[in-house]
Amino acid sequence: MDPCRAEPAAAPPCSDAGPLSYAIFRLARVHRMLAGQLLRRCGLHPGQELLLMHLWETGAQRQTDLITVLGSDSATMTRTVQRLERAGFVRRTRSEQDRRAVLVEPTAAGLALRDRVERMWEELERATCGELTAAEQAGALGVLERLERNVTDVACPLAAEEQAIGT
Amino acid sequence: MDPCRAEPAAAPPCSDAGPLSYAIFRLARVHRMLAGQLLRRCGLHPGQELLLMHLWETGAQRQTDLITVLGSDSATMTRTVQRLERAGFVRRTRSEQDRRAVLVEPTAAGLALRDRVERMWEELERATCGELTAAEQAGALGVLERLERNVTDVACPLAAEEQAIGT
DNA sequence: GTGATTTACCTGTCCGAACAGGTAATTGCG
DNA sequence: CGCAATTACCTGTTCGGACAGGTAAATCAC
Repeated sequence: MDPCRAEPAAAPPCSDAGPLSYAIFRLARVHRMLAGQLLRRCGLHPGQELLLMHLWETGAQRQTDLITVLGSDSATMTRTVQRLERAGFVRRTRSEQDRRAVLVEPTAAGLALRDRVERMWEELERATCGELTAAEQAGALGVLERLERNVTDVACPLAAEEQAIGT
Repeated sequence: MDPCRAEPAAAPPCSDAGPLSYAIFRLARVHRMLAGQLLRRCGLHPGQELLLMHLWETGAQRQTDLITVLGSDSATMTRTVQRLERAGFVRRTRSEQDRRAVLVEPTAAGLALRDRVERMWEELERATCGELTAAEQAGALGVLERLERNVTDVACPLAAEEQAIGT
């Protein structure tokens, strides 16, 4: 991948068919790539830092709660936590109250990452904002949230409908 | 995954550390999910439709050119094309001029998808725009492109620097 | 023309994301 | 109490995306 190259000479047809959709796709790709570059220096992969940031704030959490807060998938959560455990950043213990549940908790090594990750997250945000004024940043945030609401309003009834079929 | 649920009661810490970055992440996720739902009806996965749309416009292409236009990765392109070939939507032939190169070309089944995919892409764009006026859509597009430029301006020097180290 | 380099593609590996399906532990209803 | 349903988690598989490394073909330099 190399979005650093200038725009392709011939813009792909999707830029005509759905300019906003295509712009979202492009922005997300390059943003994720930058996040990945910055996170690599901490030995993390994109996504893992969100989990750790939440654990730093709240302490031990059940996987189910992590899934809810991070809007993740149960299978993804299982494996992400397993990898962070293997990397030594997280510890898992069986809950005593509910022996189905697993409590996830940062280790000393995980806590030690906090400063670096937070600085990195700030750097990512600084890059994203660029030269935007505070007012422009607020406006951009409003646009992103508006678009998210638009898409969500369509995606969720659609998802519910699909699930109803499977029932 | 279920971003259809209301916002988690406690917003994750990243929404404070980097509101724009977090908003981009969320928007991209739900947008990609909607695209995936719509594409499934065509028997495609997100990403494959971009490749097909380009082939419909231009006809046979070398993989290298597809990588450039779509901003993809050579390994990803190899496997995406292989899957589309296995699905019967694409045909691969060795170039005569340059026997290293592979020409990718839509089959009849691939061409037959065109209408459905284009309608679906329109639906995706309609959902994304929601009730936005034309002027608001143009404004949103400007914001997305501005953010992309901001991120790109930081990500690319950084990528170049990393590559220089490897040299 | 021969050898080094570049180009085009393939494979292996790892990661996040999503879906399907399975197993224990818990809960709730009769 | 006992059985069904739910919940919490795990595993398998497939996909896109990224990185490292490898092979064959073409190109360039001498």
